[in-house]
Amino acid sequence: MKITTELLKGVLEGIVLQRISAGETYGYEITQYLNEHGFEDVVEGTVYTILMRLEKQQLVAIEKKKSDRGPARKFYQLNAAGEERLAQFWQQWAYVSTQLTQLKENPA
Amino acid sequence: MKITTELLKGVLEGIVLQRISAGETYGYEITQYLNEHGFEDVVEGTVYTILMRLEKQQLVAIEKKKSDRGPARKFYQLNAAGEERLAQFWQQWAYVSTQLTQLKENPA
DNA sequence: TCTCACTACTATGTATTACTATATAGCAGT
DNA sequence: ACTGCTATATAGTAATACATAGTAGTGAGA
Repeated sequence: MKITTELLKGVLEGIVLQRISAGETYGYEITQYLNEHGFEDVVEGTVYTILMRLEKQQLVAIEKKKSDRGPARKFYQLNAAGEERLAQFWQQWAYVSTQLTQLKENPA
Repeated sequence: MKITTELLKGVLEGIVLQRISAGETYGYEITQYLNEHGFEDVVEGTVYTILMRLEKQQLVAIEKKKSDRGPARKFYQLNAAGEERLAQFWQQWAYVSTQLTQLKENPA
């Protein structure tokens, strides 16, 4: 399904955080995961910008590891601040989601 | 609850469409409704930009009516294209919402 | 009459963010 | 050498929520 760009804003960062939280991973893998799990149109460039942003905000720890195929991978792990950000994201998502459901079902 | 700006992108337009769909209304009223229903921090300027955008994209019909208190109000109504856009929004929202829930509960 | 509060819309500028497009680089197979 | 797959990086663009300020009309109270 084609999703409006604007609906993804904020959401994508949350998804990336969640993926990293689920286990050490890197940009290319995250992109593939997204493409296979309902977000077909998300491209590599988008994921890398998000990762760079997380790094800049010091929410992740980074480790470079050699790959058997292609250039070295940058593995990401959430630090304490990253976990907190992720928790915040889910809270906010739940809140917005609840409000929207109410709005739709009870327009009064 | 304080919601990250980015999480609101795309969502706010959907909410405004839904409000108009629920019955002829105008900018000031929509703003107040939002402020009283979980989106305290949304300001008038934001709502009016959305309304102008909807008008530009020809998703709404407009009628000016005198008010008993203050200047004339611009009442908005959805036309066919607007109703379709609203339906699309809910579809996309449901989709993203489903994917996110799966992602959270089943990280595999 | 003047001021204030409330209502209502308009306009400008800014920050954030997803996307496009492109570049770089390593390795395998032909 | 060439192609294809893996993997990261980055400059540029468009969309959008927000902050802020301005304009205006109405009615109430001093």
